[in-house]
Amino acid sequence: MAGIPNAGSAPTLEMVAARAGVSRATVSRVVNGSPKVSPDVVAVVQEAIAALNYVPNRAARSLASRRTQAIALVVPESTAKVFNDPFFATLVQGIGLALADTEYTLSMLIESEAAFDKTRRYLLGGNVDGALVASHHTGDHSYAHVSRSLPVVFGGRPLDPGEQVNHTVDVDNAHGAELAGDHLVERGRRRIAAIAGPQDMPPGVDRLRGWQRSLERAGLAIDLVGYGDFSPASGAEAMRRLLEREPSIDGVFAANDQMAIGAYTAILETGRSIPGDVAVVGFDDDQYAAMAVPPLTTVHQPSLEMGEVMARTLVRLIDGEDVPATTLLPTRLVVRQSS
Amino acid sequence: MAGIPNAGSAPTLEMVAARAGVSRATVSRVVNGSPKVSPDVVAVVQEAIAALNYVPNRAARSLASRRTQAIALVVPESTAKVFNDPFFATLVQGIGLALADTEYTLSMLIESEAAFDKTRRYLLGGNVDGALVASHHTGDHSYAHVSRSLPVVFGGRPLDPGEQVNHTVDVDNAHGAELAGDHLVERGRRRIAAIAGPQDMPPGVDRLRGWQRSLERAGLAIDLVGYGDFSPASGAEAMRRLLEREPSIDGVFAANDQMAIGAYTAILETGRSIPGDVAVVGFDDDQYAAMAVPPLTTVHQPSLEMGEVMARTLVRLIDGEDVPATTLLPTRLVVRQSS
DNA sequence: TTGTATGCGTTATCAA
DNA sequence: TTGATAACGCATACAA
Repeated sequence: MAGIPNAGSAPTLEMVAARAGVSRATVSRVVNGSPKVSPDVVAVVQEAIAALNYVPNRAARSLASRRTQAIALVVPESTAKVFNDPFFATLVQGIGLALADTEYTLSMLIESEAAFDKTRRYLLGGNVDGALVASHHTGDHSYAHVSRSLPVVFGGRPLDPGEQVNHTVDVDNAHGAELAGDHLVERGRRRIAAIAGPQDMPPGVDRLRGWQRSLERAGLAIDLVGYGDFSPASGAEAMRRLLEREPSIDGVFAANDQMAIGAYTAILETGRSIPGDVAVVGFDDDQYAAMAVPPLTTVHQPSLEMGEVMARTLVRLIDGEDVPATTLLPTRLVVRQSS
Repeated sequence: MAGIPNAGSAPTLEMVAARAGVSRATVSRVVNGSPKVSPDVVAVVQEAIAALNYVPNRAARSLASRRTQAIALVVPESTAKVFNDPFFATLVQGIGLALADTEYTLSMLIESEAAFDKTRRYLLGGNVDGALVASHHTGDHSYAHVSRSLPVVFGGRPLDPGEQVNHTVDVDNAHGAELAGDHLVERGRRRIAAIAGPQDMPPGVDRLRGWQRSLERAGLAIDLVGYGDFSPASGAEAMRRLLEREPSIDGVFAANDQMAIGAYTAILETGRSIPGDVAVVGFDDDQYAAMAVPPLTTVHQPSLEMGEVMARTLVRLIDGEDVPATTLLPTRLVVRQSS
């Protein structure tokens, strides 16, 4: 079976073994850091490895060991918005950070409409030991299905609270929005509007609900609600309509910073000042919030930490540890000059 | 060797073969769309595949066929800046778009300082059929080395023009900056400053050079140069220093939009108006450029197209086709209200 | 502590 | 057109 070592292509375990004068098994043990190999043999083998510039073949290793040392990050949303969202960028960063401590590598699956089956096949084809699903919204019950045969951690809760998805990591959206509402109330604002996100996305729903709770507690009306899709342009448009409908608006909570920046445009267009005439509070604390003119008061979302927690949770899941089904990360208000 | 089909875990070729009453070889042919299989056999096999919900194991397939159907995207920069850069986000989008038409999947390697060897091992360990290296700057001669044993396409030229890297796709940075300079000159500006990017990054160098060429051609001084790191904060800081040094500045070219937005802050702080007192031109045409107040005149960089071209180039390279060593993508000026 | 032998799930090379 | 059977490169139970 052994045959002649293939001299042409990439070095194999076999070639290292031949050069070191030991068996393939021993080389394998050294490569995998087995404790039961005598020091001198380890030295000889490592020298051979270095000399040949040997790198283990992952496919072979994965086939034999039944693990891949890779995890997938699935982004089931139409790419454009997702990638232009600083939140997502930071999330990926956190994931990368957490994974840097491990031997896992990240495989990114960009989910376009047509490629759903491609992704599913990839996940089920033994390419990864587990998957991270970011931005979990309406359509993807399909991935809940995948989670039955593969460890999966979802970022964000499922849209339907009744739907028990095994493992999720989420940010406390509702509470953050309440903080925003409370802050505007404390600042003496009375006609407080909201620019909500899509109501088919959990953060869209939760942030609107938090705002409502806060205003109701203060005895204020919750009739001033506009909707956007989390983009700056949609925020501007929603704000324009709100101001037309109710010129006396003196405060507004936008469900994310990008829409808040859009609202800035609409408010300034009408000659109103920020925060003099209208106080603005956003959500996310993305990098543009602090740079806006005036700097935006917003709810800080721990997106970096969320990425880290998601990755660590998945790794523990893969290792067979017991992890909580749901992790909720705290949010906090960052007061700047727009309120 | 055959043994009893493993009923517990994922379905294998073997199990499909048993159910369809054919050999493994035939099932393999059907899965791979071989033309030399009789239609009725194809039908039976496909039914068995569907019934068992069979998905080929990628590791085994890769081991046997010596290809992985995966390509890596290497991001060799400290993650924070890269991920907050809209340019990068769009680049990834373009790559995803181009790959959606193919059977390739994307593996993302986030390069932290310490993990360099991990990345190298991954690339050389037979995990991918080729690699895309984004944001190619100083340190990574290492990847030029990798490109000798694996098809690699670099985004952006190497820092040292003399260093012949096999395949690169780049944007015409110098020409874009010239367009920006020419535009400011045409608008009658005479004291035109530049906020340059890091001079250890090719775009930083090329964009500054383009601005210089334009001003020299117009007979203007090129003494007003500040430097930033492509972040909004650094743009603001550079602008503050420039205005202190030379209060008569009436135009500024920033090497990217984020620094231009930072410059807005610094300019407005001093009570100056845009473009009345100071005209501003950026570079990139990212999504915030159009939303800025006033909307930012900028040089459009085809980042989406760049991603697509990089991906397509790599695929062709993997297929053994002949592709040009360098592809240069055109830039164009987008005039808005800041100039 | 080390080596032998077998299997991981496919593809590919032969024959039939 | 189909079927045996040998790789593919490594891990691991079992023997020594």
